[in-house]
Amino acid sequence: MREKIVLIDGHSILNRAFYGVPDLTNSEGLHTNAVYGFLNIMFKILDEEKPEYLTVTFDVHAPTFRHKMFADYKGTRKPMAEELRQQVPVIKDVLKAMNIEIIEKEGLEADDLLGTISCLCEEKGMDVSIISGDRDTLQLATEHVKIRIPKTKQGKTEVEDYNAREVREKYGVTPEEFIDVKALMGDTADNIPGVPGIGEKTATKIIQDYKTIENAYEHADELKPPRASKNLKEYWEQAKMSKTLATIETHADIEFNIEEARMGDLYTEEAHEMFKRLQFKNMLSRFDTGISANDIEKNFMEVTDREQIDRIFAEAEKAPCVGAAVSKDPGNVLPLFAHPSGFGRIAIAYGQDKIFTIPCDMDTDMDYLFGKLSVLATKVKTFSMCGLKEYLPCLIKKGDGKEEKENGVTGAGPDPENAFDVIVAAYLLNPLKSDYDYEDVAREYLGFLIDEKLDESAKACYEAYTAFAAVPVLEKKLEETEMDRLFREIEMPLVFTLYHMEQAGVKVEGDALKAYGDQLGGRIVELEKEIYELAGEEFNINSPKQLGVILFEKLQMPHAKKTKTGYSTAADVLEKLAPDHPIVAKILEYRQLAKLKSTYADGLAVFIGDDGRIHGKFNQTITATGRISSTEPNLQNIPVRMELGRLIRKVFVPAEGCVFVDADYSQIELRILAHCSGDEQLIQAYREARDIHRMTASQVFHTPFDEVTDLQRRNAKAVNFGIVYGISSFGLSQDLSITRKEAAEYIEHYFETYPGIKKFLDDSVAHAKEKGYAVTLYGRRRPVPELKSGNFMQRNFGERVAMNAPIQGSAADIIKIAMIGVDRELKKRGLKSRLILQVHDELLIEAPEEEVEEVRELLKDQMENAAHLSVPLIVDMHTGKNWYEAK
DNA sequence: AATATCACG
DNA sequence: ACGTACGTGATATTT
Repeated sequence: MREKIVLIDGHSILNRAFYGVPDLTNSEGLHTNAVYGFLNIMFKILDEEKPEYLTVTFDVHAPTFRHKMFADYKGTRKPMAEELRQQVPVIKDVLKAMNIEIIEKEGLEADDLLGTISCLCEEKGMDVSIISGDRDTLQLATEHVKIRIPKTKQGKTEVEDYNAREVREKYGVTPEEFIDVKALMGDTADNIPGVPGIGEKTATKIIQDYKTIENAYEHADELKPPRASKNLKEYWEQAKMSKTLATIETHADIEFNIEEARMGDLYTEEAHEMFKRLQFKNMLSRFDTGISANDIEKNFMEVTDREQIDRIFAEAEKAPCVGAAVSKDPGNVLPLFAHPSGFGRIAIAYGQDKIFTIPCDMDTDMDYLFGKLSVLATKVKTFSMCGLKEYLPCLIKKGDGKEEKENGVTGAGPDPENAFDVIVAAYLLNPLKSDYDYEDVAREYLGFLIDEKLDESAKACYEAYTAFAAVPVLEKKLEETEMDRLFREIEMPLVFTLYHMEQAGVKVEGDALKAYGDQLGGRIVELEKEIYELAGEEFNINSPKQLGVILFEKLQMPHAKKTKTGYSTAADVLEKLAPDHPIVAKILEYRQLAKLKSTYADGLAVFIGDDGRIHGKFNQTITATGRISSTEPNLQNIPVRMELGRLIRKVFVPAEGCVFVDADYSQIELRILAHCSGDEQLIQAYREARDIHRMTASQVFHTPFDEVTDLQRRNAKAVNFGIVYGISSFGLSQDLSITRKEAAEYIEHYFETYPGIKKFLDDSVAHAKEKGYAVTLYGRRRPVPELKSGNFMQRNFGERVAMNAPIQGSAADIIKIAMIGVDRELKKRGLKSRLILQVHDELLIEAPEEEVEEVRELLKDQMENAAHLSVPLIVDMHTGKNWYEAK
């Protein structure tokens, strides 16, 4: 039995696939149609031929591609479509992941590689199959070399096969003669001129009669038609050249080791990952993962019978791990009887073939189902959901059965000990994604794709199954990445703390807020009038475009900066222009007031609930660094720096009989920097409770400590901030309005003063470069792919990120620990005080007056002892009857 | 949906 | 020579 090798003409097949397969894109926006089509063709061939060897060849020329099959009539090379170009490295990566040999050699066409390898293999006594979309390769056909040209017909790929015999049958010439035919007829796509006046028919006839162009030339006078005879003589040199061009090299100087091409296991773990990422759903079944979508789906079961439901829950209670899902599906009840939460269906999964969904019904309503679920959640070792916090209101018993309104839930519900949120876990493993859903978790960690068009019943089952099945996978990944403790001890408990905070909300005086807004509105109208007056016309001040025209064209003011779309009218630009024209100051004031009114006065008002409180959301899976984010509304950017804006904090008030206790960390990021860098001077300074900015100024500007001016201190403070952000001379110069040179000098002096800091920042970048991620004190990772970028700017950004992420991220870790501690301690001591806001380095508690002293102590203790660094953590604390006073 | 601006740490 | 500070979210305008 002869051994067999399959040779694939990489670019040719990729090109054919690109035009033959409709545009496909994966969820990352990557075009995948050519890669998909290529692999389809490849798998089809491999399944058919089952070869011992496989090799794919590529041309090296990157920016252009010869459209032989889709020739444009100029015979020139046109640039490869961008969507196709993107996919070239992707297919190469996929092939590499499948351990398939790729051959490319500078200066050699893929045809020549194919010809040479084909020739070598045939000499070794092997059968060769060349897969190409290009008919030029037909000249390589022999008894043992088969040319296979895939055709896409109505979505199906069919392959035309040519051994030497088929070439003769179809073209009437032997494969070798095919070269001579081409030399005469030419090929515009390939820049082969041929002989004018000789087309396919004539060329074939001539070569059939005379076998070679040389022989035909010797008998040129006999040729018919006369045009051919004349032109062959006249263009003989061109014909000879065409033959050279048309001849595929079969003895090129390349290294080819047949063993490298031997087929191994194509379906590697690495390839599996890539196929999942590319979302080639039907190809995933080629990988032996033990599960496929169909296997799972056939186990889905919708249950409505109450006794059966009870039996399922009884069985689930004994399972070590339960995945659950809750869906907005209205279930089987009339909207009138819908549950207040809007949920209408649950699903649970506790085994490969234990996947159930239950729609709510008259008999088994949501109260009943949530009751069962909350009891179940208290009993199992692991209770897993996708986005647990959202469902806790329906799973945790609310109130203590006395004064507060109940939510009908009977069980205690999940707790930080047994709860598992696969979304939070997925976030830790890759915090860079913009959103996380269970479909992504299923695809990335379980290896199956979920059809978007499924009904609610199946979707709920999938979500519950994903919550169930992803637990061991994610646990293993968290251990491998040393984030298992971060997950169990910080992030999961935090889910509950954030839930408590959202439930608590913050009281906002609606009337006072309205009054504040009206006051702003009055002044805004005044300013509008004055601005129109000064501008000499009315325009939309909120439109940077219109404003730019007024300022920089009509009023001829110098435009300092530009944005992508026009002039910049940002505040820092306008501030520099303020002395030039009275309109500028008015515009700045207008902007400030308009912002306050729209975003804060009017914006916050719509979030005040029936209970007079705003229940904003605290998001745990948004930021790249580990911080929490706040939305609907954002309560982490309430004005404080300017007095007028700060006044808005007066409408944030504690409940009747309560006061606010507010605590914020003093310079937590710089303290973390001192700790992480081990810089002796900085550590010493913090231990002695020195004024850090003043000390920095004294040392950087070589001024005695007591003689440091306010300006020097301000500048030093900016330098300290810059260090935390991953300093650059440009950024610092912008911030301080100084030259880059001066900024560079500040930085240089700073690093001379604190060599430990310099070393730490350098080490942080080096670590991130080597490992691909930055890491915090508690093991949180932030990937920094930008460091690998070929783009200078991107890489620069990556370096700043690598310096900033460990610091900002560690600060986030520490305050999270403090929050959990505060929440736990308040509950443990049975206090009524509640943690209600977090603003990155600040916590706000609403405390009954009689608890204030205890709460102050508790809060300070939990925050200052959240971490034990080589420098003390200090908090500043205030109390007051509103947020303005308490800050 | 993208851009510009500005509020916070 | 490049063109920037790190991390967010909401609003209004424009495409």
